[in-house]
Amino acid sequence: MDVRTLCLGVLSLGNASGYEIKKRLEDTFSHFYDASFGSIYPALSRLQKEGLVECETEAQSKRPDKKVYSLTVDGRLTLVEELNIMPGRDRVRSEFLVAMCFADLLDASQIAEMIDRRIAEHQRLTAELTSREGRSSAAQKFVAGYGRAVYEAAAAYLEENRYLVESEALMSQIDSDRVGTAD
Amino acid sequence: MDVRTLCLGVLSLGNASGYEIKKRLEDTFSHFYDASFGSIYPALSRLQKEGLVECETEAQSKRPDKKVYSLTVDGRLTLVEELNIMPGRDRVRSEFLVAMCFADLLDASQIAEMIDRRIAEHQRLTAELTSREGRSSAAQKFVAGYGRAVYEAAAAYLEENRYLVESEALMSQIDSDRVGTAD
DNA sequence: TTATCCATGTAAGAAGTTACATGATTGA
DNA sequence: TCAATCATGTAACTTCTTACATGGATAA
Repeated sequence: MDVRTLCLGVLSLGNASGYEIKKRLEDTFSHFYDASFGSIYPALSRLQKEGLVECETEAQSKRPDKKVYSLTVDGRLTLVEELNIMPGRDRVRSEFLVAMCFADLLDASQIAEMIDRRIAEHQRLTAELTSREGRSSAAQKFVAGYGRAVYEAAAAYLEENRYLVESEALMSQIDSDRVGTAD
Repeated sequence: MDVRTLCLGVLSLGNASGYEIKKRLEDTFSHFYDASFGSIYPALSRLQKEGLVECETEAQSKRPDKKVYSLTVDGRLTLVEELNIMPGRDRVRSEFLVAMCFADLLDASQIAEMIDRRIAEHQRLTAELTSREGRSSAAQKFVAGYGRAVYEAAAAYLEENRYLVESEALMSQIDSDRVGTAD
């Protein structure tokens, strides 16, 4: 699964230009997939060459022509094929969790700041997902709900357990623990 | 934050060879960070060139010499500096959630299969985190607990809401909904 | 006997990001 | 006046993965 498939997916929900695809990805998919213009535009060119999308150019005054893409029959088939592949593991890259792993190397105040921000961010994301809930299909509600469930659980966990990494006293205990376990 | 920082982090917990670093990353970090030999070995070479790690070569019979790396003072400082940077957003790439977004293009049975596997996978990961809980520091327990909280919330959500994407009747309703909202 | 563990490393390639080039319009 | 929105595209770069090269020891 790559940007190309994602473009096909967005186009299955309605015709769009590269620019619009980027915006829709930001709105709907940004929680679990990213893509920049630098990957979307080349992806669309290639999809067109392969006959998976078609393109109609709308002339615009004072700005580049808008190229509105639509799925071809082949494109829709390819999309369905791709989606039918059993999804692989999620890939997560979390600088926050890495930092938390090494909490004993940081100031308690710094950790507290990180956790505060993280909780705030989760609340923001939860709210965002909730606000969008009205105007979306059942499938999209399902995915948004999944996101909300995860963000809420994460925020609750952080509130309840932050003392584990914020207490200097505990941290020094860890240091002494580590002498025994480190290799 | 990149593989280099991660190597410094692992080394802060004890000296290790490239091979061992990979194993420890798999054990401890695989839930939120991946790294292959192809990225770890070059990273270590570069860290050594930059004086952030030192290396002692242990001769081994019948296999390549083992190169055991350790943090230098500079390396530890750099690690702390890196960890003090406010962590950016998590990056998540989930083929599963993408597939769920386009649930109406798939068979209900296929979706059910995907969700079954996903729940099973979450349970496996939860169990794995739980089993490892004993032999780890407070910081690591905190992070493992975070993972568990998230996996459990996700699995529970899937069980409770899977009907949203598994009912063919609802899916056709979505199709008619979409006529109004597409584009 | 077949796979997995141990152990390092390189080279080729995939996939994507960032920055640039271009530039009018619109809202704060 | 300053940033954001609209609009496309390319080139250089980063980062990481995969596959290869090498090969004994050990457990199933």
